[in-house]
Amino acid sequence: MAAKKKASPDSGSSRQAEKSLQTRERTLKATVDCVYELGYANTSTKKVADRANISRGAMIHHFPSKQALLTAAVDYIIDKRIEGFTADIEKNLKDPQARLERGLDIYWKHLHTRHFVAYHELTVAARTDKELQPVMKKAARKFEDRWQATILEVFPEWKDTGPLIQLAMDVCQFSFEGMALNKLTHDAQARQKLLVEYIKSRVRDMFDAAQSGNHDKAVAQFLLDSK
Amino acid sequence: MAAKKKASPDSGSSRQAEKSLQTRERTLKATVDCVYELGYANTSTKKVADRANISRGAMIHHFPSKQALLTAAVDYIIDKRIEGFTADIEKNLKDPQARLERGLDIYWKHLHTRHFVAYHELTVAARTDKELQPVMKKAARKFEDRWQATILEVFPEWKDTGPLIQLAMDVCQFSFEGMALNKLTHDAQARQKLLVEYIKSRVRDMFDAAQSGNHDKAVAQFLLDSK
DNA sequence: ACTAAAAGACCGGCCGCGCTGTTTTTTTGA
DNA sequence: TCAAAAAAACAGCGCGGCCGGTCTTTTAGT
Repeated sequence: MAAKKKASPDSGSSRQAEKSLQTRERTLKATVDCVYELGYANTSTKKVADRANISRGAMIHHFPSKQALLTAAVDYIIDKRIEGFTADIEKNLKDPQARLERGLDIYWKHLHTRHFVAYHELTVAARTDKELQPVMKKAARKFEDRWQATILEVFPEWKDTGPLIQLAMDVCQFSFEGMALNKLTHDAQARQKLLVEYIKSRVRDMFDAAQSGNHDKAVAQFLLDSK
Repeated sequence: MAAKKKASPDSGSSRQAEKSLQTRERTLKATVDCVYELGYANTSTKKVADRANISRGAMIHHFPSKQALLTAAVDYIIDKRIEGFTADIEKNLKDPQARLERGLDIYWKHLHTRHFVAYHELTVAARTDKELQPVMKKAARKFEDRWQATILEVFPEWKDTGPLIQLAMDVCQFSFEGMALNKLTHDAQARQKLLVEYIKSRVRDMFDAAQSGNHDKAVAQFLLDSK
């Protein structure tokens, strides 16, 4: 809605449109950089404009308000997150086990990306920002959909494995994220490595269970005391 | 260092000192409320003073700068977090299993406390705030120490169980926190409940393994493919 | 094909606001 | 009476939003 202005009929050919798009891109990149390096609280429109090497006036021309800028930035970040992940992932690994292993490593690495950190910063800000809240909510939904699609593309064998896949994804997503976020202030490398391995192992369990059919029973098995 | 001003020689006897202490407490409480409700970015000294029903002048008298206020608030929050948890926990549950169950529930509940949310908000802010960073780092260390002591007090049988206890604590802490933080924008109750149960189950496993001796082997068992 | 008009990109500065920290004045308790 | 505590007034600064104006590109009329 606010993402593209008029969407000029001729697509990308005119020089103006191209220049405009370049400026836009530069501004959004600068926004991510600012949020990542300065934090949400210290990101001002002037600093973004300076970093993008454009005047504040020009910036206002493209993004009439800070709100509009951030909204556009959120979409931009989502694209970059998905894009970055799919670029790193190796889809053509034959062994599903190895693919899983690599996938988890890559996701863990992804959580240190400036795009993820910026996204998180905006998420936190959205909690107390009435304007940003619906934007982030919508973005989160969009991201999750695209994310799940990406995962199923990489792990086609996970299709139709019932609730187990969701559980597995949640387990590694939340624990990794929790770890990554705590790491931002407090570093304990050894414990982190151990935990990553542990989670890997658990996901592997679920993966194995999912392949042996009877998914509901498999879920129950993980919830009840395994004794 | 910046936490207490002069630490008046007479301890709490004079009416003035008592009133001063009350004002202090009220101010810190108001700070937590503001950070919780408005977010770090929108918390200003004036808003805190208004909420505490004191003048800005009076506040500055107690906390000469915003920095000093936040530093004191961090300590205050840590105290409240520990305090709140130990108040809710039921130490006299005979069955270790039941105690564990309750403990995890209580920790999960604790993550929705305003004290935890405010703490997290400050943690995020500290990433890009040079002044706040050392404060939070120190605070994190202090909190972790006190936290571990509290845990061992509640679960004395976990003493001397080697690296397993650390792993178990990390697993539930990080995954719960990751979940709680994501929940702030994105709610999916069913998945959350499932995941909490799953983690409970895993911690139970580790607990059982820890009691059967040979801890290193037990750790290895969880990391290698369990097949 | 040529030019006049319209649209778009960009610039720099101004304004009001809220913020933090300082200083001055008033109140209050010993 | 006098110093500590509280209140109030003040000053400087950065912020976001807005505006008038310039230059470039595109469109349209002939």
